[in-house]
Amino acid sequence: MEKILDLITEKMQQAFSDAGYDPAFGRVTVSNRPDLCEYQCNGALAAAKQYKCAPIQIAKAVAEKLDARDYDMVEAVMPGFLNLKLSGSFLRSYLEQMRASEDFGVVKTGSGKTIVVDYGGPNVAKPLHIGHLRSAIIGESLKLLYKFFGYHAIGDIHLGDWGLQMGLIIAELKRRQPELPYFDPDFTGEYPAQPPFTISELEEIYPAASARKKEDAAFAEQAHTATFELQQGRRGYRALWQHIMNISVADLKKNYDNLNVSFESWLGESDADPFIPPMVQDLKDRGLAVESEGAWVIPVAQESDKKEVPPCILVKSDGSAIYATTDLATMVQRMRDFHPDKMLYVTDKRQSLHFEQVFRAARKAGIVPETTALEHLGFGTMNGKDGKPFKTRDGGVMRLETLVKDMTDFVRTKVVENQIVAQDEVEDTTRRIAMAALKYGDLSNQPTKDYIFDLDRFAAFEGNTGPYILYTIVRIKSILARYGSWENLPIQEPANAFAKDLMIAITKFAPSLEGALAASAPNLICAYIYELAGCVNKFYHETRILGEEDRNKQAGYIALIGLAKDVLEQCIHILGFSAPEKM
RNA sequence: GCGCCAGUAGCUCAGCUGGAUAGAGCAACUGCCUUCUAAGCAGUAGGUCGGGGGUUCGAGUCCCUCCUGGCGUGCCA
Repeated sequence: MEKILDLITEKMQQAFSDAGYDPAFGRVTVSNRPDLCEYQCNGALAAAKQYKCAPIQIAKAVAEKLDARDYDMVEAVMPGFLNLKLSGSFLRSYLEQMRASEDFGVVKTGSGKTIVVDYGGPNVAKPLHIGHLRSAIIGESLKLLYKFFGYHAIGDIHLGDWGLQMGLIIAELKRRQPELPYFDPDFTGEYPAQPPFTISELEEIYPAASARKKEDAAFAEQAHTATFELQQGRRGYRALWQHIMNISVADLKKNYDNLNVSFESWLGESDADPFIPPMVQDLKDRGLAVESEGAWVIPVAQESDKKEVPPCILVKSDGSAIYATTDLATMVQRMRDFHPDKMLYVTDKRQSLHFEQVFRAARKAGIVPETTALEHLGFGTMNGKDGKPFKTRDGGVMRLETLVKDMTDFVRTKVVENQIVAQDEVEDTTRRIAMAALKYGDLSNQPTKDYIFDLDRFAAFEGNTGPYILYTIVRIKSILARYGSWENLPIQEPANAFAKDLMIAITKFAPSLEGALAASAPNLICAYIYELAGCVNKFYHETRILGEEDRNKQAGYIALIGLAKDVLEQCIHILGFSAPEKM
């Protein structure tokens, strides 16, 4: 359904036209002076220049052409603002329509379209750490947002499962347990079904190997060889690799589950590997890849570049592939399997030049047609209170599990203290609140900016936080539960100023989500629900609902807060968390 | 060197294509729980929007310049 701002703008444009002015000046915006009006149009100020007369004259002429039935107030004020207040009946019918529509009347602009969202990007055999948090949270939210607009959205985790890290683990394992059959080139039997390590051993092996590589040149050589042989398909190494994958992926799934993050596609760099040789050959044949300084590259510099854009390296001088190669090969695979209308990459913003190069190369090589959009959302760093990249107390990298546990423990204490939640509900409620605190804390910031992660602040639960949003929802739920059946009560005209503010806030649902989608900015959803929750709490505070004696009036209140609750829950679902019944 | 991003209240951040008195939250101070959950609501105080020019009837927002910080800048991802 049409957005309220568009509706009023159309009426305003008609009024400009009727008054003899260019309708283009009729754009209406949400008021920046809520004490004076709800909506405003500044077009008369701009029009004054063109028509060479006082803006107030234009504003007055236009005001007279507006249909008074739609507004409680139409005012032309100096120097030429047009101020509007909507009528209760207009609002009532708009909200009624919104409630009756599927998904509150949002236009499904993505229906029939496919998008691949590339986020997560964990390396196998390495625990998830804080650096993976933003990608997971922002990526998941954007994926859900696209889904809400009707897209077929495929979240792809894009595992790092094929590089030197795998060779390092194999080499280190060989050093420790050379007797394992995986290392015997003559072994032809069945390899053990059970892996020769656990996930925690694996997590210890990788950093140990990584450290050894730096001081032991011979070991580094072995790791490179192992990587090469693995990629060439050496039987024992492939078997070992499969063990690593099985264990690691199971662990990753568990960790992402804990974050309420899920992926439709668990492909990784290894899956792109088969696409590399034919792709590289094709690019060479067509003369798109050229030899430069011993490597094969695709030049991607453009005339209009302000900076020097280095070529996209396809094959390193030692003959091996590089991450740009993998990303391009992955695009080949995705175009073949999904025919997406868009690919969205959610990674650290430091990779923005890399994606600029890869996108240009993909266009130039015709791997991705112009009809498929490419977007890189580079998010900022999560810093500690000192403004530097977040570290644990002893200076190490904090594991994601630890962070989630810290937050959960803190929340649990609070939940238990409050004594509102039943014993057997404590864990579930705690989890939901912790998730809301963590995710809202992240998502309420602009994704592209660095932000300060402060557990004390996020867990404080006061003001603009996830728990505040949940608390608002829980308060409504509590009333609704006492009231009984409420789903089909009709929306009524606003009974007071608080009700009206709340109603107007609800109508901003569609434009807020559209804005968030267009800008890949979940923070706009957060800003919206913070405003909406504020309106709910003010209304709640000022209006006795269950104690209202006029049953009809009461039904109107209930219908209103019920709709507010549904909208809030829809929004937090897109942000990737959910509300408990009590807290 | 070049390029990108940021600089707004003590702290953390909003501010949509330039529009009326620059907004929240936290921290500080003050009220409101015998009444639907006080994780709430109301209020007070706190700002030369990094500096300086310019465009405009009007600039936190656009242009120029300088300062400060972060990041990137061909074979790591």
